[in-house]
Amino acid sequence: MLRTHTCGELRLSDVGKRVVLTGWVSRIRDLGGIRFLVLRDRYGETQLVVTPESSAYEKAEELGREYVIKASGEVKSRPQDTINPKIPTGEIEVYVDEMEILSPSKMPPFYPGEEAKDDLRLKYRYLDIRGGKVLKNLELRHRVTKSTREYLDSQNFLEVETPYLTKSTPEGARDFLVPSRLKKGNFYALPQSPQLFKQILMVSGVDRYYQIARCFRDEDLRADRQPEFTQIDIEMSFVEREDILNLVEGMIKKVFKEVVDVDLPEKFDRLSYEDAMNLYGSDKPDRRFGMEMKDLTEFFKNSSFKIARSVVDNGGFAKGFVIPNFSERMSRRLGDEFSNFVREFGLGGIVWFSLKGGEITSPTKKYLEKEYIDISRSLDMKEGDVIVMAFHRDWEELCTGLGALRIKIGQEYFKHLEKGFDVLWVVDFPFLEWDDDENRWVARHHPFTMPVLEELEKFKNDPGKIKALAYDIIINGYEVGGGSIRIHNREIQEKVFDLIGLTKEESIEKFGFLLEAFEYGAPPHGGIALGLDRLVAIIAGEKSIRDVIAFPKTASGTCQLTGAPSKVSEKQLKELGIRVEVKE
RNA sequence: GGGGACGUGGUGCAGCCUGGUUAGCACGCCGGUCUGUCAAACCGGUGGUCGCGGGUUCAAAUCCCGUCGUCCCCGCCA
Repeated sequence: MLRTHTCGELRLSDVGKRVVLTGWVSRIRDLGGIRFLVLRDRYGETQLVVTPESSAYEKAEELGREYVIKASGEVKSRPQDTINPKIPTGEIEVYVDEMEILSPSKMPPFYPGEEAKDDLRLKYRYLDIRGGKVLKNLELRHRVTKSTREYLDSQNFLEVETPYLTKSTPEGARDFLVPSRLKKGNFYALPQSPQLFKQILMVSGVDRYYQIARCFRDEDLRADRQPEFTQIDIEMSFVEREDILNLVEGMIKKVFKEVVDVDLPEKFDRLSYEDAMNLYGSDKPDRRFGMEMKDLTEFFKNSSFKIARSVVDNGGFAKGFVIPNFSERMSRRLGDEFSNFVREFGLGGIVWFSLKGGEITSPTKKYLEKEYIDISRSLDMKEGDVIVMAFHRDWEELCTGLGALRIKIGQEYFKHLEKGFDVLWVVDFPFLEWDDDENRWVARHHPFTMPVLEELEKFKNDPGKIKALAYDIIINGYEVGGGSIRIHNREIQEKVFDLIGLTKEESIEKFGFLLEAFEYGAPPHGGIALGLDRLVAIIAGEKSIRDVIAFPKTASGTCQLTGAPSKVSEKQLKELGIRVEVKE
């Protein structure tokens, strides 16, 4: 090693030692006679002192910030009044008598830790990582995966790798395709998840499998979605739903305890999908904001307010939630903003009233005063409370729109509630959902999920009512993981393929290998996949998973560092038998 | 596919709504003073075809259209 110590470890007890430090020059404070340098590496910062008597004095003059240097010298305690309490090495400094420039640096577009726009930060990612929060997040991420591996190992899990070059499947997200040179005109797909392989591993008798697996989905990006992302992928044999939930609770509790010393509840709360939607308007509720939604349909059954009345009379619903102590902030203008916001979700708008000086205040008071009085009493509203309400024919859309508004209000006006960790399970998901575009039922989780078998028969003419043995783990409003008990029986699997409109031929062409495997002794099994990027982002308190990934893509899927995706040569295309037509 | 925000010296921002001097501020960078600084301080200086293209106008950073890039959201994401 070129160094004897890192920049984060020297303390008073090291005083008198001769040390060699390496790192980046992060600050230069030249006081004329005496020069102070701050040397930085992954472990911390140490102040170097170069005096005119030092043989390194001339050398220190050449230095610029971000130069990589090696400095030798003696550790000395700092004079009492110059101790820097802000850094762990603040009680000592190293008097340098020998210095070597290992690598100079041009003036960077921005200094590590300095603010810069996202595209610049990504183009010079190494500067952004160096000494910045991303480096801290990568350390955190390492501790999460380490803790996860230790836990799963202790539970007899086997880490098994599965292929990245695999087969394109019809269900789910759009695949990334990789052309085959040996079989021209054919394509591999990068896996959306190792789903089928891990089930095959169960048939193989692996019994307990996990993998920190990269997954690929060619869909549009978001703050919490990248085209490639990492899952903690888990599958176990001979289990029921409860076994998986227990396992994951143990794992998540261990990770939080070890990584951030947070004690999560012994058992995580559970909410049915229906309750989650009704109370929070989301299948991934953030309960920290409170403001649970209430069904208000009955108050509008005989309403003289035509819009509400007609919605309710035609089988629609009214829902709303109370914003506590909000009447001072509420205004007609804000109400309009809320209305516009819920219109993005397909709702017509909102109505609202506040309780101010014991009176109901609302732009719609003249139409709905009676209803408002009844509602305020029934919900036991307090002085200063505001309630927002919406009417809509479709229950799910109504819940979703209001739920989105609830989150928006929470994030904008109740920021102080956004702390700590709200962990829960959402269970009892619908098995299928109707896809208007494709005009067929599609699997809500995935088509290998075990439906509640009695319901499969009972509701075969109303498949939307069938429930699945599926579960999601939600932390702070993010879907951190989801899983299910799987089908392990060819007949049921075929029945499900049939339900989602897959012909026998298609199902054999696409999933024949799975169906066949089920005929050779498939154990009952189930599992889960946890989004590692999201989990780490939540623990790190980051809004975007980009900040916990070393080299993330931009919202348009490009890598600013390398310039990917990019054109390839004619030769490469020819070898693959591919001709590119670019639309002008 | 749709909506919104942003793009101005190396960096972060102001100016734009209401067109009109030399485009302003902070940080950085360069030079100087300075032997206890720690975001060093102080003095002096450097640096911008206002993302790109077109249009309106006597005149465009400013108004209009298009385009590119980044971010957020809807759709999409089993």
